[in-house]
Amino acid sequence: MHLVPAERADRRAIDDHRVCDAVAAIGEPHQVRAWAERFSLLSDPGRLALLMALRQAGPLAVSDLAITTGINDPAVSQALRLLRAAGVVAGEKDGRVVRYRIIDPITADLLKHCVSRND
Amino acid sequence: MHLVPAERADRRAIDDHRVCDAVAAIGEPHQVRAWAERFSLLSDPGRLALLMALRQAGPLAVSDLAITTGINDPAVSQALRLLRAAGVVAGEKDGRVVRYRIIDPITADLLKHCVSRND
DNA sequence: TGCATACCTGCACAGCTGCGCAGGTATGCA
DNA sequence: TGCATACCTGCGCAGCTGTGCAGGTATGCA
Repeated sequence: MHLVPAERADRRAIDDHRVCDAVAAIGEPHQVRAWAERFSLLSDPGRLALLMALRQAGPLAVSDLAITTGINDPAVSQALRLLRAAGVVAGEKDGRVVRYRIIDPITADLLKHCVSRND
Repeated sequence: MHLVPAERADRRAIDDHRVCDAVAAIGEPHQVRAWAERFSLLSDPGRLALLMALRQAGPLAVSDLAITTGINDPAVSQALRLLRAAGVVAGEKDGRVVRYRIIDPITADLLKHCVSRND
């Protein structure tokens, strides 16, 4: 029961042992925040469509992603910037074309859930 | 190549066949939106902590969740209302206590990713 | 050199989201 | 009946987020 932080350890719980289990399950707050941020990247239909496309079709150029998803190119670019900053995708330059691909295995794993239930 | 919607089928793609694959991978827009919404529910640290607690410790009362996560009870209540509306959790009344649990198996699956990487 | 293409950036705005506060309802117990 | 507890609701605010527009840079080609 005393895994609960001191500031609220005095409050009487209804199911003591379950609270204890739950506190243990949550773990470090910064880890929770990290996971929330990861899910947040997948929570926009545009970004999600981009990632699903990248996961299935491999390296794709920005303009191809725009054609595929119907999003205009500045928006695609911005979304990719965000994903790149988060370490989810990486772009490789080939002449004036930049092809992006997914480099984060955890995100790729999460995307599997979508495709495996899409059929 | 002609899986691309008519309105933008005329634009010349860089990698034709990959665009085709990608369009197929994305599937119906409403399915993408549904998945995005699902991820969106997990994208808030508070809600995510609540769900992780529920997944590990089973049915928990609102006030216990408040103690566990450090969120005050109106916020917990509001988060649970959202999750209940989305069909992710359900509450069972026992006297003046309401114990919540996760009823959506897909969300439970997604939460497994967090705990399995937390050790 | 001139032009089209592929990509990126900055800015401003509308819309949503989480959160705290105050207060309301329902249940159990003395 | 009176009171404490458990939960819910409405309201208003601050902060974030996605989006479109306008324009800038870099590459390839004639």
